[in-house]
Amino acid sequence: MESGHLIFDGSCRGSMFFGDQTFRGARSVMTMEEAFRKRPFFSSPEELEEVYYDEHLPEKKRRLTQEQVNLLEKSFEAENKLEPERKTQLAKKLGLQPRQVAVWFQNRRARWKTKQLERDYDLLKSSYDSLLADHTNLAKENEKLRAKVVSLSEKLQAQEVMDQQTHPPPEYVDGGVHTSMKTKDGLSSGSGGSAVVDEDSPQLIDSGDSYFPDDYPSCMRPVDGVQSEEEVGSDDSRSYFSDVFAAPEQPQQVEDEPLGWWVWS
DNA sequence: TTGTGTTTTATTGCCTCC
DNA sequence: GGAGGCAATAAAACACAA
Repeated sequence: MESGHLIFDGSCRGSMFFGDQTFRGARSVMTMEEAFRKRPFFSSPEELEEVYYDEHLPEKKRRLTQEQVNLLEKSFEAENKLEPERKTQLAKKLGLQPRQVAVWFQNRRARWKTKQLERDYDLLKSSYDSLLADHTNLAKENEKLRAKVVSLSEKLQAQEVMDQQTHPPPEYVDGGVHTSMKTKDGLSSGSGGSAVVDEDSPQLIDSGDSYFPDDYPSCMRPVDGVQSEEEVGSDDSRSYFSDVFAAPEQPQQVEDEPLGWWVWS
């Protein structure tokens, strides 16, 4: 260990390499020749000057020369981890402390990692951008198709309405007739359809004039028929009245529910 | 010349492995 | 427990615009 030069070796950590008072105090002024003898690796005057400056003023943090960096880079490319033997060899070759070589590799690995992260980020970003463009295009396409579906649905509905107007369902056409018949039936069965009403108001039965023509033979008066109607009407009297009273309100239901217009509730 | 941002060298503390 | 790696950080060196 040279006095004032090797404060620590590769295995020693925590010692100050530059700026340490003990180190400074141990320093001795070095001639250019001494510097050259210590570092035969450098041949150019500029490098020698740097070495001299480095050795002469060790408290100043000096950057490595281009040759040193080149060799370190080559070594790093070959293997980015530093075994102790290689570290020692490199340090000897470069005229550096093994610790300096180790530190350089450590910092170089950190730089490589940062660059690698940037590359990965760029890769991911371009991939993301590509996916985003695809997604945007698909969303536009989807929107177009949705608009088409809405348009076609509206056309289909309009066509169905037209079809219903030009060719109404048979039950709807008969509806008017049926309704009037029902009204007639309603009158007959409404007065006579309810057995309770008939029993409670025999006058109505007696005044069946309204139902049977006056000129009908009394023998022809269909008392049984009325009774049968009453019996029949009693079963569906409620639905009948509901038909009569609900009928005017049904058309809306017809429009809304094509199948529901005949389903009386 | 100087202020400021970036790069490089080195240290420190923590962690893992043997 | 020592050696070595890594992340965070300090500080010197450097680049560059105003």
